[in-house]
Amino acid sequence: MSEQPDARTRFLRLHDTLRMRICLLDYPPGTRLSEEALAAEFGTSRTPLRRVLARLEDEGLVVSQHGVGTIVTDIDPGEMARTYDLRRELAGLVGRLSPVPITDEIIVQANAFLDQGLALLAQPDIRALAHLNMVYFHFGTALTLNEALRDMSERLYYRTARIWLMATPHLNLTDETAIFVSELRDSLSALQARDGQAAADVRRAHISLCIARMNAVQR
Amino acid sequence: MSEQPDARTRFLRLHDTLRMRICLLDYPPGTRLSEEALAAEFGTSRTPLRRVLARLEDEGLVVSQHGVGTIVTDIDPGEMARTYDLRRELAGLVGRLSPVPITDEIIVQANAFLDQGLALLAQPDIRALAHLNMVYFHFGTALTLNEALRDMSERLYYRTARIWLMATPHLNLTDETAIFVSELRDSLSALQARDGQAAADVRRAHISLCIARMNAVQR
DNA sequence: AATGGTCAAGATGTGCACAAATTTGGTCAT
DNA sequence: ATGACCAAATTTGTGCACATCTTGACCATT
Repeated sequence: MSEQPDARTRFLRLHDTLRMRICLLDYPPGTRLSEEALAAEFGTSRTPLRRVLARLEDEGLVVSQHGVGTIVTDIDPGEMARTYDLRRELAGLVGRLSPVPITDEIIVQANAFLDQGLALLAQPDIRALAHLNMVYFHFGTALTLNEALRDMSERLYYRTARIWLMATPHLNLTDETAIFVSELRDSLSALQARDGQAAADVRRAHISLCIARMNAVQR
Repeated sequence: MSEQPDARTRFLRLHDTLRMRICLLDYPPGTRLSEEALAAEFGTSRTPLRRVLARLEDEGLVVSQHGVGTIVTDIDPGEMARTYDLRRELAGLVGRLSPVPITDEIIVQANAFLDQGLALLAQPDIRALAHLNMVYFHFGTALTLNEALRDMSERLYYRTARIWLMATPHLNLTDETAIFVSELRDSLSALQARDGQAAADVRRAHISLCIARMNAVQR
């Protein structure tokens, strides 16, 4: 029996889909999103779609201008740097504020992430890397029971996810994949030691290094 | 010339108004907000109003249920405690991440806040106290140039503002006012010393103490 | 009297038509 | 040739009617 999802579920799916497209650069900054075209694509009317766009605007991913259109936001380097600063601090807090006990199940999941990372290393693919990074990020925030911390971390993540993806062509894809895999490895080690704070610190360190690499590109 | 505000401005004013009503307990938890009634009150139709309610729902201040209504959220003590934990950490970060230089103008403003606090001490009023606390909170977040940190702090503030207001009847209004005034005094001292980090630490400490007082009430 | 069903009232969700705003292209006067 | 101006096209914003869902009351049946 195929259940007809309710309004809230439809909204969340739509929001997730569009957010993913923006963050994976299917809609690069400056793209004009047509309410009517999107409504047609998803088989709905403009009304529910407009709510999704409104939320994306609240999240800072698009801006709507009367008579002009709804445009994917561009990225201000300075603001993004400051957002990364905050993300780094929040990553550290995940280990301190209401950390979850590290279970075997969590270690199994971390192992699975490492396997997927290694597979990507054998066959690099920037889009798959970005997607894995996204899923892995959610895994990381799930290591705290603090809902507010999770929500804020994810909100900021999606705000900045595009930056790294746009910078990577200027970096080296294989190198970036290797760096990500080493993060996965370090995380796994920390989790195997049942040390959630160490896992959070690994993440914090890698965000710092990511900031440094991107700053190096701009030079 | 009375300018007709554009859609965005109208939206922000409406959102601000409703958020204030919720946080000052004009609409206590459980209140059912009627879209039609609110639309009539503000001289608009349901459509723009629904966008405001949607944003309030994203912020966790109301929930909309199809066929039932839009209801002001109740407060889960555990979640609120964790949210306060995060607020405390963010308050400390305001002093470290992109702090603004402390200007004479800032000190003048801090002095003005202290004056208003003293006036309240002479004539305690819980609602006026809550309002002053709200405005003062914005003053505090303005001490960082990190937009993301400001946004997150304010988002979390409005998420928790009601808790303290609901707890205060069980506390002592004059005591709470005096504590707030002492926070204003401590902040002013820190700012006069041109020490933004100290000002942030004052705030951090007072959030900690506030958590402790509210925990004491629940016993 | 208890219980089950049915229906009506009222709420949010959706679709559509129109209003308002901006851009773009052309046209006309200079 | 150029500049200003206007109109048409396109887009988001708003209002309204209707669809869908929930709740509670009322009534019939057991």
